[in-house]
Amino acid sequence: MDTRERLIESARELLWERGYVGTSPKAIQARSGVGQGSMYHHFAGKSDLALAAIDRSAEELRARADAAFAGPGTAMDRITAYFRLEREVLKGCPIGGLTQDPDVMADPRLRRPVEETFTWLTDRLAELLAEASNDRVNARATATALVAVLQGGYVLARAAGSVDVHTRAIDGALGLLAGYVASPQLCREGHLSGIRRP
Amino acid sequence: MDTRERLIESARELLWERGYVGTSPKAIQARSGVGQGSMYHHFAGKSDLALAAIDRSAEELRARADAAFAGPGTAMDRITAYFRLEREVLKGCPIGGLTQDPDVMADPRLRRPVEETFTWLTDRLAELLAEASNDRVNARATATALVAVLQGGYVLARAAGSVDVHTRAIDGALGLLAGYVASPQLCREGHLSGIRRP
DNA sequence: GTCTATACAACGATAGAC
DNA sequence: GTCTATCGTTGTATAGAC
Repeated sequence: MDTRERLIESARELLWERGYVGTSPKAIQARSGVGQGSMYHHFAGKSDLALAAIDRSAEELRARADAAFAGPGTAMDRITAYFRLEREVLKGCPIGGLTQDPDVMADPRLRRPVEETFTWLTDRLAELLAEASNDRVNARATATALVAVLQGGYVLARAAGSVDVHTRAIDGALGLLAGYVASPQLCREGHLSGIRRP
Repeated sequence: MDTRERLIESARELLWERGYVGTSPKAIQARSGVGQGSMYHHFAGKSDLALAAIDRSAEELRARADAAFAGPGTAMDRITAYFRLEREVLKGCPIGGLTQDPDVMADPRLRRPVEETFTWLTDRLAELLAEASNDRVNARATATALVAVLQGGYVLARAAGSVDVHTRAIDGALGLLAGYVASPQLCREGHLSGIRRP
């Protein structure tokens, strides 16, 4: 692996483990075994290297999701397959975690891949949901809720220090989803009556 | 407001905005208008002050949730009321956001209030769900999924730079939930058949 | 209790030799 | 391309006077 590559991979690991604010150029150099001078030769600075790292992590996430979405079976099978993918739950989501980083959110270049990843993922899931439930109307909101369960699952699992919580969140979501797919109408009526109530 | 109080409140704001790693004692002093010496007189150091701040934020979150849970109407009404509470979505969850902070997760004293808050919230919600659906079996997983939607909603909203995404996630979740409450059996059967499939 | 002074490492980057 | 030296700033305190 060449120097540039090692820097990107080390930066990815550190961004995942400690976030952007918590990661220093020095730490990246130490982990990659690349010297100060080399790093600044290949990248203009911390944020430049971080961008390369974030871009790659985003690409990886998309590729994994795409593989699950393109798998065999019904739309619901493929949604389920995506949710059941193995994840390093206690490390958190390498992309979602960045939303908590003030310096990432403040820099449009760093934030963009994060934003695009979730837009893409939600849209893709909404298509599959529309197919699974024959209900175009609620697909977008339902897809958003599902992606949120995944992201929130990381938060709860890290808080609890236990992978199980993430699993449980997904189980709960898939349970709700099964009812929805069996009868989207029921959810819709129930929801509307709930909205009217207050 | 006395000195100690101002320090805690400033620390709370900064922890919320920039996280623990991103917040320096100096920044807390600047925001609170309290001098270096005073701060170290009232608190042993950064983590000690942060603990006081986190404890208070956790208590506040609980109090708000409790107020919604103790409101009028059916169990489902009270769950809905909790989900419809006003939130500073783009700032993220003052407690959930801390799970992304490596130095908070690494320190048991700082992590504890975060863990306890989510355990408490999930349990409370599970009780209400059991009441609303007459289904004790899935209440825990469903409650976990719901709390995850809330937390993940913050993540997605911050990524998108838009409050709407959080609202949409909640709408999606409440829609799914309405179907579940109307027919818990349907969700359960559907879910089990989904689990069997792969 | 609060202030100022001091300390010493780490941060993020630049300079210039090789 | 990589190395070492250097730089000015901030982080996280401690010391001691008032």
